[in-house]
Amino acid sequence: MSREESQAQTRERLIDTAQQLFVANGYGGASIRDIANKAGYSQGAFYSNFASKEDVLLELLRRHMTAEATHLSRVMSGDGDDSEQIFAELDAWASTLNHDADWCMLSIELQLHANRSQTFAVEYQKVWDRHRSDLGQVIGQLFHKLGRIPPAEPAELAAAFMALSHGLALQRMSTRPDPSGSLIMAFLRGLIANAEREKAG
Amino acid sequence: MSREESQAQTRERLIDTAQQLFVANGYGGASIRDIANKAGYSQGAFYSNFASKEDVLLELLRRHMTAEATHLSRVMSGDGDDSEQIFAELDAWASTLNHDADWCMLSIELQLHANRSQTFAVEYQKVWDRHRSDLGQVIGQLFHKLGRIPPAEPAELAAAFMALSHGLALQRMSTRPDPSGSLIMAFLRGLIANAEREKAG
Amino acid sequence: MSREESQAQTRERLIDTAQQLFVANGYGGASIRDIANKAGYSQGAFYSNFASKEDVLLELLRRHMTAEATHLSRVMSGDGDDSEQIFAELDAWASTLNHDADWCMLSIELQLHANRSQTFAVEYQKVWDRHRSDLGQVIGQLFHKLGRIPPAEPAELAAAFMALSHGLALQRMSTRPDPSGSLIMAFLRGLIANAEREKAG
Amino acid sequence: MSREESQAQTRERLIDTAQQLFVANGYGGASIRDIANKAGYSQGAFYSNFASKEDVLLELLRRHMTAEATHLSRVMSGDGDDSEQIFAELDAWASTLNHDADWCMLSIELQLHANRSQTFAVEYQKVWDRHRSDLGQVIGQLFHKLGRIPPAEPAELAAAFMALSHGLALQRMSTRPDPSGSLIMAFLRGLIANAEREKAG
DNA sequence: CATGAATGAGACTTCATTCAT
DNA sequence: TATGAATGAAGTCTCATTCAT
Repeated sequence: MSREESQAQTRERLIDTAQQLFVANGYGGASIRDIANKAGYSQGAFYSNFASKEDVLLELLRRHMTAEATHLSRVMSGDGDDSEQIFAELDAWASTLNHDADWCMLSIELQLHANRSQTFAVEYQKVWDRHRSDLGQVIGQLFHKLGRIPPAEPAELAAAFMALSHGLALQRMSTRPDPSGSLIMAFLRGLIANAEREKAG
Repeated sequence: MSREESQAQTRERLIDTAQQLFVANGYGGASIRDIANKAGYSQGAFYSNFASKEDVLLELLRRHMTAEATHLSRVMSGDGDDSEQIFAELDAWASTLNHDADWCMLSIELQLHANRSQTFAVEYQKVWDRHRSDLGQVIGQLFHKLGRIPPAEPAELAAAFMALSHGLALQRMSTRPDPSGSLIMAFLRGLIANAEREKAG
Repeated sequence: MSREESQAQTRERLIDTAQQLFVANGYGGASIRDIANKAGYSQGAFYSNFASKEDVLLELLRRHMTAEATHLSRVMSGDGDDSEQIFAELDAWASTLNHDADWCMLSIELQLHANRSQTFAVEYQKVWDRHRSDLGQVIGQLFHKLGRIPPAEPAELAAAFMALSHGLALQRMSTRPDPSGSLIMAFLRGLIANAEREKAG
Repeated sequence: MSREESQAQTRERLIDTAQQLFVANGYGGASIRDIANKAGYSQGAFYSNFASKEDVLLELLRRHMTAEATHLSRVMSGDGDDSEQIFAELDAWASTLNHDADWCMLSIELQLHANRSQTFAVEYQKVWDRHRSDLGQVIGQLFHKLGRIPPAEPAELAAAFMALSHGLALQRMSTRPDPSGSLIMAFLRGLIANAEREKAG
């Protein structure tokens, strides 16, 4: 294995392990010693790859961002105007949320840490605003395709859906898995059913 | 002040301060020294009143439970069958959620700690199940009064609303306050509007 | 032993040990782990008594100050005008310097740390200025009693004598002990012999 | 640039940077990473040029030695017997001391490290003894030219002047620059004025 | 009941040094 | 020669908890 590949592997393993432990024990509860050891390296190796503990969290934030952007662009790519087709796509999306409790827990850790670290908050806010407005656009399009007026700012609805998804992830850790995906869809369908119709123009 | 009153006061102040710091810094981020000092006592005083750090959290859990039960019983006490009156009561409830970000954050800390401590999880589960089923009952009643069939188990809907409320609280810490109460109501109204009607019996 | 005495003893032992290790290994080279262990306590005990590593150094600075003030007041108390008596007192003083290489090395560590820590420098400057002017006064009086005019500001001469004493201490650590006390007196006598006479008034 | 020149340049830059950082932060406070980075190289480059951290210090010691020898030989080269001419040369020498606080601080670091490292002490002792005796010779000659008997072993007087110069450098770091050169001369003049005359032979 | 000094474990981080490239 | 990732030891400091007073 070339040197660069080897380095990349080290970094990758540390990031993966960090994510696992942040999810399992929280940001504060995961120690660098544990991360490094579980990944099979020394603590020094960690600091060769990251400036600080917060720095890995930032890296995870970046990946989170990228992954969600990919997710969303896939959802937004559907061109059909048929309402059933749209709902089918959303169903697919919601059910992935269901399988991604880890991402959700990570999201919660990111949010909690942003509440406590000034330096981190700055980076976090960028990602958050971006994602909120992206998801808001999807929701806006959805309502429009179905000829309905959203009952609130699309971005706010987006935030609410993320909140719902995070809150459910929090519950899922401690209790039996529940059908968060289908719950989210139920909320969404209800929202739409209750929405005023656009004026035919 | 009698000796008993004095003791009770000590305990009370420690609990209050603990809550503040758990909310602000998280369970792991709040140290017993800080809690005791901020409350105006020594660390020893803390251990005269609580067996361990987790023990205060348990006390907070009990209060949380009591407070929410009170909350709910007030909501459930409305006897009117008029749908607008029911929604008015729910509105009142939802808007208190809005003003209670601290309770929500505490709830999140409780949930997080339950995910990590076996001993705590046991106690937590009791409270959680109780509250979930109570709130489920309210929701079930609500649908029934309005002649609708809930789109999922009432208890699951209850969990979803709590999830939503917690997720929104998490967001509220770091970003500008948003109208969580009204968002929750929008979801609820949508759910109802979309629900199948009960068969007239 | 009463509790207070016990605490005072702990503190005292930590301070003494810290001084020994600062002198032997330098401020940077003496670890808190070593200080605590050598004194027979845990690291935590150190932090129960001092806010930080720098804090012990400050305590040592305070003691240094007190010790030197005592020293000087003893030298200044001599009222005799007889030049031989005065020189005898100075001889006594200079020879104590000779036996106090530890204090001198500590003084050097204090000076070095003041060069590197902003917070420490502030405290150090106070002590330094005070001592410099006190010793300057002694030197001024000496010249006056002998009817001579000092060849430079007395405070500057004082600083020079301290510099000489510190520099000699630095040498003494690595090489065989040499008669610093007598050297200092040789310099002083020379300075006086070469000084212009005061105008007879 | 040829390869050899390039290597020499690397080495030179590392040595210069090491000196700067040793003076500024002390031997213990200067890290190899910082030295290498500030010089524009990697840590590996450092270890391609020096066997260890102590090794650079040894190299600095060698340069120190050479520089001081040059210095002294210049002072000793004056053949004049005229006392004013001799003092003029000494004045020139003393005033360079004044401008060379960096060399003095380095000298202090060398001395401190010699106190702590057995291996380094051996090398240091050689340099020190050599320099001490060289400067002693200058001082002996000076007294002789002026027809005076030194009040102590010339080598000891030499050590005392170095001590004075180092002690003053230590002070100069933290306080305002003071006229060390002129102070040193004042001491020297005093010493001479007070010295017994040689018997006319 | 309340105090707070002391403990022992463990947190994050830095460092001199090694070694495959 | 020069690189810099990786090591392992050691650094300062914090914490939940205990216990003599």
